[in-house]
Amino acid sequence: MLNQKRTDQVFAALGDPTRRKLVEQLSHGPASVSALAAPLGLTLAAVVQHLQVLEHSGVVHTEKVGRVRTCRIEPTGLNVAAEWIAERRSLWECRLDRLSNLLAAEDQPTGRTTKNEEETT
Amino acid sequence: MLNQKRTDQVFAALGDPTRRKLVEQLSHGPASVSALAAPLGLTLAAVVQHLQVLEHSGVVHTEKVGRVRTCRIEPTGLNVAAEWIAERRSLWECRLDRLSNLLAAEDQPTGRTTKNEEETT
DNA sequence: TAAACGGTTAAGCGATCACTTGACAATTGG
DNA sequence: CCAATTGTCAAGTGATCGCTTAACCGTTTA
Repeated sequence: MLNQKRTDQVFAALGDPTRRKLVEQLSHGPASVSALAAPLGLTLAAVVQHLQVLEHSGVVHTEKVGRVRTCRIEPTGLNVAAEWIAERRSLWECRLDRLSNLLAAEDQPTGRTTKNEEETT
Repeated sequence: MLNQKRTDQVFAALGDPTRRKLVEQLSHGPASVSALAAPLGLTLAAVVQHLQVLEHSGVVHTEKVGRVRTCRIEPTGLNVAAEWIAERRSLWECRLDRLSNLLAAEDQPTGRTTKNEEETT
């Protein structure tokens, strides 16, 4: 799974509250490094380090022109995280469906037999 | 924001790859602590600690009966994370819409004037 | 050209983290 | 009752993390 590594990186990036604040700022539009640093009361160095993590994870994109680096959200960057969550949801929903089918079949044990399957409710 | 704290907890919980593996296992159905520990090659103690984080964040629910603790996914637990991501997406999409409107209005500067708004593409 | 601006890098520091070990319940089965 | 199972708690360890400081570099402006 090449996608597994990306998921690791994205969730690790979003795991830090400061980095999420940076993403929140960027979701309102592009910004320079110092523009991102100001409202957080952080050093430029600190923001640069966070941006490296965010960019390497694919959540933001960065481009330097002249002496100012402009940062913006990478549209598809958050997809892997959203997909991971969606997959968890669909999996346990699918499981709940199988469970209720089992219970329904148990109420009407006509004809076909459901083999002995037990579930911890 | 009471919701802000939960978001912090959930993303911090999901930030660790081992904890995500635990959630993946639980999305296939409930499991005991030792059943969770086995495939990961971890100590029971380690898993218990992870479970405390996951439960405190609201992602999983835990119940002890007899000497075995049964863990299951808390259906609504992942919502705050999914919502945070969805909000980021809708925000920069909204911004892109405003931007394209601006460009369209610039092509047809008829009638109503869009005040002087500049955007860094 | 000199000074200010915006950013980058490296080193270091304190705090937190994930995990192990080991001692200790509490429950279950022979 | 004894022993195995299942989990919990406390302490400690090594690694990583987030951040700062300080020196430095390329760009812009006066």
